Amino acid sequence: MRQSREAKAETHQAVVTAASRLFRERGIEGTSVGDVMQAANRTHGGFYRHFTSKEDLLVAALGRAFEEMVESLEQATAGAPPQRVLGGFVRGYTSPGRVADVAGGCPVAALSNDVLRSTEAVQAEFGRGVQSMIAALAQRLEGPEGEREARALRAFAMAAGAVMIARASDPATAALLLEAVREDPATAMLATSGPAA
Amino acid sequence: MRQSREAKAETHQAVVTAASRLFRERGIEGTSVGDVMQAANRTHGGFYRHFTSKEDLLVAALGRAFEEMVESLEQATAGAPPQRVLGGFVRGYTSPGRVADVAGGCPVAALSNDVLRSTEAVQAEFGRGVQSMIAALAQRLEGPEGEREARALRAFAMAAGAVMIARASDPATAALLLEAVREDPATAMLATSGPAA
DNA sequence: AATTTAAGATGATTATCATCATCTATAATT
DNA sequence: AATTATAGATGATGATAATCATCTTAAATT
Repeated sequence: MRQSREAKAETHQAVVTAASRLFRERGIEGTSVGDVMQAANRTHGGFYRHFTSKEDLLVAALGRAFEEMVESLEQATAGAPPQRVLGGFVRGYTSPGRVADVAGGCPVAALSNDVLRSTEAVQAEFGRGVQSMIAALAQRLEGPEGEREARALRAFAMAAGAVMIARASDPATAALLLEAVREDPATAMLATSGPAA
Repeated sequence: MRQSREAKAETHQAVVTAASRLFRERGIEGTSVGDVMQAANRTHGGFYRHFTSKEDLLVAALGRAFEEMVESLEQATAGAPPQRVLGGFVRGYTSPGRVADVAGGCPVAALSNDVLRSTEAVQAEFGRGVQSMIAALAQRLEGPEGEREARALRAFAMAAGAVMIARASDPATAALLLEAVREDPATAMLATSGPAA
């Protein structure tokens, strides 16, 4: 039964939303087109009216997830003083709730290894998403352009790395890792470009 | 045709070696038992004389990969002065050659997301491996016990995170990320516990 | 030397999956 | 109102995979 334009658009959104969460939760290979359509309350056959392939869906799902991340990043850092932006970001990113929420969390922490084994189109979308997150952070910092970006990249690499490793490890190792990254010295050293001692 | 004890042991090693590389290169789901046995020049049926399941093989393959990493880590940091250990580690870990060599590289950078979706037994082995790498690094540092460990964990999270994200991104984004992490300010701030500014 | 055991090969078995052809009923268009 | 295009459902299709039963043959054991 043919659906109206609006109904189709609604289905499209529902499929992207479901895919975005399922890919993060179960990985790319662990998520079947059928799973996604079922989560979106549709049958699997209609899928190809919306996407040319699973890869096509993945690109859309990644785009959606990154958009959400950038939005929440901008809200979270809105009022913060520049010296506190990266520390605050790291602590938020590595908080217990965020670490536990794989399906609703950062696509970088959930899918980096999967994307490494995916196509160039997917990697391009992923790179775009990473850059948009970095830009959202760097824009809140002080200092010369390139240096702000570099500091944001370092903080992001550390936070995402810690979450990925923690999620893959036993609870004791995970706790050790997350605590180390959330400590004052760790976040304080992100406040300025430099080291010093 | 039955093989001798030595021949069996040889086969076992060959299978673990092949699995260790294939899992890192193609991921857990992307690697079939048949692929592994073929890479080890055996037929797939003999597999279950050596391992009770694919998961069992994965644990063995992870153990092997971590052993190799710790070994090369110990060699690389052998003569270095304590203040240079973490900076040297980060630069080695993020070097172009290492980043390109997924199959022979760090299992953390290659498999964290896959292990997150695996069993507790696999995660326990993974956590053990992470701790052994951290111990190898921390042992070369100066300062109080817990602080040395925390600094090693931060450096490791940043380096592994950078490599994972770089591998998943387009070349331009990857270059940006790796450069930021390899810069002097980044590695200098790992030299001591603290920040300062 | 005879007997037993087991390593590895062959070939099911059962399951899952991406994609597509076809059908049907309704929205869009005329 | 009649016609056409199409969203979504149903049910192939062809491929791949984990695991296991069985067979062969040579190693271990006696």
